Amino acid sequence: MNIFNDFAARIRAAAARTTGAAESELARLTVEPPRDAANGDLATNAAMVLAKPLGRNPRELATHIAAALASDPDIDSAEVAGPGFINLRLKRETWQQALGALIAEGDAYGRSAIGAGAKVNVEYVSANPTGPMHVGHTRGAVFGDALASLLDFAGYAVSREYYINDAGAQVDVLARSAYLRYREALGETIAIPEGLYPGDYLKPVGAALAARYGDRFVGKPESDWLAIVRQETVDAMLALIRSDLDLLNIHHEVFFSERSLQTGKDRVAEAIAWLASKGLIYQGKLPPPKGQLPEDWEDREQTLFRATEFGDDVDRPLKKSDGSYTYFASDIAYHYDKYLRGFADMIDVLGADHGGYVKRMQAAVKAITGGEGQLDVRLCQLVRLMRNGEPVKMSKRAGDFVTLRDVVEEVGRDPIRFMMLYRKNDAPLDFDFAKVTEQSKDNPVFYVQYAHARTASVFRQAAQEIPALKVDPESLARARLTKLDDVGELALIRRLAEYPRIVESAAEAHEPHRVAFYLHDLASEFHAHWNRGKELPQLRFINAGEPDSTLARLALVHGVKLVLASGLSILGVSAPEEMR
RNA sequence: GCACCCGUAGCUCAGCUGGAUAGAGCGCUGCCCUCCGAAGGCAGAGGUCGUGAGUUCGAAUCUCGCCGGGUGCGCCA
Repeated sequence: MNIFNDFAARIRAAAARTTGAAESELARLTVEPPRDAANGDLATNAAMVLAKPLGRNPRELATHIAAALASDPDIDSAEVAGPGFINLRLKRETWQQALGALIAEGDAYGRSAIGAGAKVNVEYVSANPTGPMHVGHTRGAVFGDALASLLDFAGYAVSREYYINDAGAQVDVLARSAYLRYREALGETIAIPEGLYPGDYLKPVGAALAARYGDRFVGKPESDWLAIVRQETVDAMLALIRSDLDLLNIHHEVFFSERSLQTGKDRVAEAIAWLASKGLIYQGKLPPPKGQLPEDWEDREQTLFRATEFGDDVDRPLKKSDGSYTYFASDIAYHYDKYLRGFADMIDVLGADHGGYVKRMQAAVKAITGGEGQLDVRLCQLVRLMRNGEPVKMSKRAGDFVTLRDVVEEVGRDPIRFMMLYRKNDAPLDFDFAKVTEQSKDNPVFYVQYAHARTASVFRQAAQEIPALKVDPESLARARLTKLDDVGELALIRRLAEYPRIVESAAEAHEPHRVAFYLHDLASEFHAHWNRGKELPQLRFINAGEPDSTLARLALVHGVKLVLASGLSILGVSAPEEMR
């Protein structure tokens, strides 16, 4: 049930009847809540959109469409305003029925079918498996997870994926670091040289290797142990990362190994061969970058992908000078694999420092899917950690970087998840340890959760004051909703009615933050109405002498509770029954 | 030098894919608890939407040029 879509259909029908406009033109009209509530409940630009193709005056068109709409039994009035807007005011009963429909739908309210079951692949986190999750990874992790949930709620068939970068030089470095810890576990005194991973988290890995392999690898050349140690260590790091992600309630369905693209069948070669068959691969020299030239620049011929044919700035190399594949080459094969698995829609969530990577990857996806696939890359800006207004200093060299686990343990899952989503992904974000745990309206996490706790509190109170009143969903669905005639109550219903379109627009735009902001607005509307009951006792939800109106108002509170819980669940934030 | 992202109230940010008189929180001023959770609410002050042009019925939103900030720029991932 989406009241905006519902009336959009009616407006299209009315416009088609009165103007004879074509289907394609009708599709462009929109139905929105007007910015100013004084302008009515719904506003449409139908007449203005249709005026041009029909060669008619928008206000004159609007008059005809409005006249046709006025006969709709659910519409109270249809007025022409401004340059040709049609402002609709719905009958009070129409809104009351909308609340009834919401309650009948229950948890499913707000779900959408716009996804139509289409498969979407969301790749996020994909941190190098060389250590525990850093706090810098959390934003992309939370964003990707919430986006996936949002798309799922909007009717897409979503796969959550983690791409394991286990093929580059950094995992060899990791393996050498773990090898030293292995010798340490066997009794040697070791020092971790510059350039290797010094973290203590490799000690248990070394101990496990020692327990499993004894001294078999001691004094042996690297070729004897590197592959084994590497695999064991990467597996251990991945287990570490998964447990870190679990702290945030993030679970991927697919962990895809970059190395697996090259072991056995060379999938990278296959992808490149496919591109070559389309004439998109050639041997050539790349012009050196303008400005400051890299120290070790050497002009050489290399294998290049014609990225420029798909909108990139330069063609991109697929092989390094030692003949191995570039990261980009592997990534093409990976995205090709996604496509072969049925994902034409792909989303990659990356850190903002990967901005330079976007065009080439989109070019690659266009090329490798023959134009059928599309890739959206969402870049998450940096998070600045603050403590009482002061930036938290982190130095990787000193090993005192803040881990994801540190932050979760200090402030908890909900504040992290909500705050990371209470901002557009491409805007920088300050994360203040003190503020996010504060229990006041300054803190949007608390503010929204508090609203939900308040709805629960109303039901607890009702059970005390009117023990005989049945408030199960079935009874609420039978409430006499015509009792809801206060402006504050109707404003709340209107706000609840917006939820489905917020979900749809947020899903289409790949912007979960819209849900977070909507929840804040809804909470605000609810808190405001709550307080009206303080000055005007007749507006309180519970009036022991009037069971009918009490039940109707509890139905409204139930609707607010449902939507708050639903939105919070998309964001992966809990909806507490009470705050302590 | 080139590419991408950003520029909205004193501060931190929204602005529903082009709609009507641009919003919220913080901060500031003044109010509301014998009463469902004041952990909340109400009211007020505060903006040439970086800037100049263009597109059209209509621009914070789209296009181009400047100004300012960030990120990146073959053989890292």
